[in-house]
Amino acid sequence: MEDLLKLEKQICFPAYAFSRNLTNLYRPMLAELDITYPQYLVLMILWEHKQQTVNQLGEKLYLDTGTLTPLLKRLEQKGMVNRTRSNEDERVVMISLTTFGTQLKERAEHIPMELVKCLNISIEELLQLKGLLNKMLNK
Amino acid sequence: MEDLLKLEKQICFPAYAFSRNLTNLYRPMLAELDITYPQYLVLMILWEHKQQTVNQLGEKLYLDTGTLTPLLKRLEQKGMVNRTRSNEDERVVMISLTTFGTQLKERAEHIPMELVKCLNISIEELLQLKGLLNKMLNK
DNA sequence: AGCTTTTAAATCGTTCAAAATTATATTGTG
DNA sequence: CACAATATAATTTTGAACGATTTAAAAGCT
Repeated sequence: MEDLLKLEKQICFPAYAFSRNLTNLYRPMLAELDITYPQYLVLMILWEHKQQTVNQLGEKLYLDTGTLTPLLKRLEQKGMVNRTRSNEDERVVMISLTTFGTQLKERAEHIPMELVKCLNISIEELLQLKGLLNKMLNK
Repeated sequence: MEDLLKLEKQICFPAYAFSRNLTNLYRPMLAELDITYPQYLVLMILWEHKQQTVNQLGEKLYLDTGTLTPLLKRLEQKGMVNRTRSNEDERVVMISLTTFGTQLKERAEHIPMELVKCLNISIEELLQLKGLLNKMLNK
């Protein structure tokens, strides 16, 4: 019981701190591409799926339009994505990559490897962590 | 190699999403106390240590004064903490609990238990997660 | 003592996050 | 067809986060 109480501090704060620490590890690499971590997540989805509605992005990232709309406008201003309203459904805004946005993929290719290196723990532990995080998110 | 690349997506995004998910779990409980998760973290430290400088809080939470100063001012406005400049060293601002801030501890006592319940995974897995997160943060 | 450096906090600008509200378009039902 | 209900996105507001700069006090150095 007492132990359960301690677990809150020992899990929730470390999870919160680790998440911030992760985006701090990404920051210098992503700064070279002039993007932030959430912007990188959006681009990764577009590199794979070409075109997405704002809502589809939100579902994949668990983010709502209050976060995505301004973020996407910043990506548009930097010439990385297009925001065009769908013809079939005037409510929907389609997000797609510009040529520049597509080209960024190559310049980002080294990042996953570098980041995993920064984490500096064994593959077994990484796999364990992956499993636990997935289990948590499927609740 | 190829697997290592996938691990980035399978760990970094889930860690980021899990952290946001956690603060979303806290939100309704903390809203009853009129505080946010980072404010709760500050109060937890003060419930244990009575008095802390802004810097000491920052070291424990890995936050800098750019984040803490406005956060502490909000706690001050809500009458939960006092901010007083030290006499020995005029640069230092001491943060301490008001009577109200001290009383909040009791109203927060049920939170850790409820939150661990929300997580809804076994104690073995919680301990495993705790171990992995600690390992990550000690880098 | 006077000057420089280090330290503590505050301030500023930019971005992210989520709730609440608004605006508009589509759908469903009479 | 008209009108209410619903869905979608944008907007607004509040509160983090973080880098960079600034201000002021303290400490160290010559």
